[in-house]
Amino acid sequence: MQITLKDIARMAGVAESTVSRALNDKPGVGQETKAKILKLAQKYNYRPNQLARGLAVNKTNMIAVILAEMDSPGNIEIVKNIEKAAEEVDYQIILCNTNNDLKKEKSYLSLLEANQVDGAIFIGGKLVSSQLLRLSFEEKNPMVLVNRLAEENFFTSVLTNYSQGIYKAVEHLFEQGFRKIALICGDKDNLTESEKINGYYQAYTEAGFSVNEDLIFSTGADRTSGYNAFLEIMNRDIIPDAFISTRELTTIGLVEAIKFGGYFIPDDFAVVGYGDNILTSVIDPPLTVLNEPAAELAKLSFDFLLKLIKDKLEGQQIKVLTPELIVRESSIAKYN
Amino acid sequence: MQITLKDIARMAGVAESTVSRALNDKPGVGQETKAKILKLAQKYNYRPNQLARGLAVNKTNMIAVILAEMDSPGNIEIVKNIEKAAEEVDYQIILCNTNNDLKKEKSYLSLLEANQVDGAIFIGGKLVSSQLLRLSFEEKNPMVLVNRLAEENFFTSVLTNYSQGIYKAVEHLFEQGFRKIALICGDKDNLTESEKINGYYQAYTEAGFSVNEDLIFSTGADRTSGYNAFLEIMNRDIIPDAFISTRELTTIGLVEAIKFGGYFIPDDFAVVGYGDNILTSVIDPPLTVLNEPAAELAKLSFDFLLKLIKDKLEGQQIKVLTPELIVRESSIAKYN
DNA sequence: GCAATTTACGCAAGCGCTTGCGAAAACTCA
DNA sequence: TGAGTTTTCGCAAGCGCTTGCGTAAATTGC
Repeated sequence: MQITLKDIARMAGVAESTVSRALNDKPGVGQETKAKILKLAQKYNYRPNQLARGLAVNKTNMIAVILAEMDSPGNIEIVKNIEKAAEEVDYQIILCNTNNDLKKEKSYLSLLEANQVDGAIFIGGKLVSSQLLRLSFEEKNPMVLVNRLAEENFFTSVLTNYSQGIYKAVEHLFEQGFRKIALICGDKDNLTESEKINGYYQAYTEAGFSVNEDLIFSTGADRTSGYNAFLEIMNRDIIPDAFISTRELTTIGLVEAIKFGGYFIPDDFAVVGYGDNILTSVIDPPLTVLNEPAAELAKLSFDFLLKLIKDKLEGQQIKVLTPELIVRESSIAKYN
Repeated sequence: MQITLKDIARMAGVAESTVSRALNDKPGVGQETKAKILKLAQKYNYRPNQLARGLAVNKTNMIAVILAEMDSPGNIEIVKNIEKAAEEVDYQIILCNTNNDLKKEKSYLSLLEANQVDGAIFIGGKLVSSQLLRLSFEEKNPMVLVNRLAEENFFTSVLTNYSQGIYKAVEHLFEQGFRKIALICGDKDNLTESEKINGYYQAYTEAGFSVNEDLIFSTGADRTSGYNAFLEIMNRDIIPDAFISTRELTTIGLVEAIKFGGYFIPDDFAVVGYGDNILTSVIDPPLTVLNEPAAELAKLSFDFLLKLIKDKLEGQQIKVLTPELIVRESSIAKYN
């Protein structure tokens, strides 16, 4: 049996309330009584039952981090940094993986409704906002969205400006002399993905070029999709001189396919990938990538959430961060 | 304000106990009453407060996963799989990163003592068991250790047989004709690491060779350590013809250093790395690696924990898994 | 149609903690 | 020294849920 507040109170010969106050550094308890209580608590290794405490004060010091996919190193990076931020203010994070499954997302959402967590951070995913709406607005549950676009976005969010990222990438490739840039992205109806396509169009348009739609390839987000994308694109009428892959795993698949096809990067094809992970920097040649500022995304989102929890956030906040273009060899034209 | 049991009870015109029983599918409540209650709960989107519930039944359906380091892809892989297993039986996992900090580990341990979680899984780390002893034994807190060796191990654990892994690797390299195999591992006083060294010795001995200690290099677990290890080893008297790197990140650093030095794998040096992540399979040449069965480690440890929680585990259980040797080009002798 | 079961439900205590309020004790200060 | 102030502490309710026990109602069997 665990030792409880009551036990300490009995042993100290005081009321439970006094013990509670002493332990929580609240005023209204004398020096000696406090000392005695603390000593006892120490001696018996007393740990307040957080459930009881949470129930009483309606606060758990836990937040849910709800991931759309755990396979993305970038997402993991964000989680790591949230954990770090949380730890500093003594918050625990509970990790949820929805696997892009709407049902699971909803079910995890009930952590919030069930008062098990003080707030939640959603990372990625494509649930339309209306699903979450009811809860957030009617029940005022603290939550913030990371890298998730919603049609009607009244959520506090911190986003990566994919559009601008792709824009940068295209611009860079233009500078290197590439003109036929294939874009490997996700499904067009996905807001995040259409953003990317926008950036692509914008870059082409502003440079005075026109877009060949055959160069835009929508596919899944996994490795195989990236691999197959290359094969398919090579079957089209127009052969690209460069690739932009907009997801982490597709980038890997793409590179594999190119190499397996006996082509060389950047000699045959320039490549701009996504995500600065162990792979992209070590692979041969080192990959130029767009990289989202995971640490910053994490920090900002956690800060927002904390403020929401403490009721200190005025109105909806949206912060948009620009991914960084890390230029390495894979996108440098040979004779430039 | 959240809607509560009491609210439902009032609206249904029954006692709280009845509502509770109805919602939890317990016997003792009539068909119609039950239906009425369920409908109301549905209508008002009632979610039982898990804190209150937990307090009442002394169970939270949450477990802590306490990671020594979040930078290891292998560890992340284990976490992912634990999450998966947990999700299936409706358990939540709360993620803790100790960063190999003993203080933090202790503090996270108090999640157990504070009844916030039903159990904990420790992944990696080098805390000597005596630190945890008191809690586990005196308080009978369910916990299982993954990949953590302890001097006096009375904990239920699931371990990777590093010794045998290294043995396999050396054996394989022998078969390929390599004889001067450098071993890059961690500090010798670390149990896990000395295991590896044992495997190395054993392989050499059984093959009838003697070990040159200059080929054993103890260093940190990060990328830079791997990088520098190569440089240092090249400065020693004996130049190896092969490398075994026993941690994920050092493997990457090692490969970088070799390539940066202008050497070729496996022509100049054969390499056996650790961890089958995106990198090792895509890099050029594809890396031969030792890989721990993350999914299995996860599944087993979670199952053990679940049984411990349900008081269904008889005695201490220890399961030892052997890492798989995935042979790729990096360790294949050119003219073999 | 009546005793004996069985079923359906309410009562109330309890999980371990917090907190507002009131009272007793300990201080002021003239 | 005594009225007023401050400090220290206990009482008890409450957080939202579960559960053992008791009883009234419905059901059974003969």
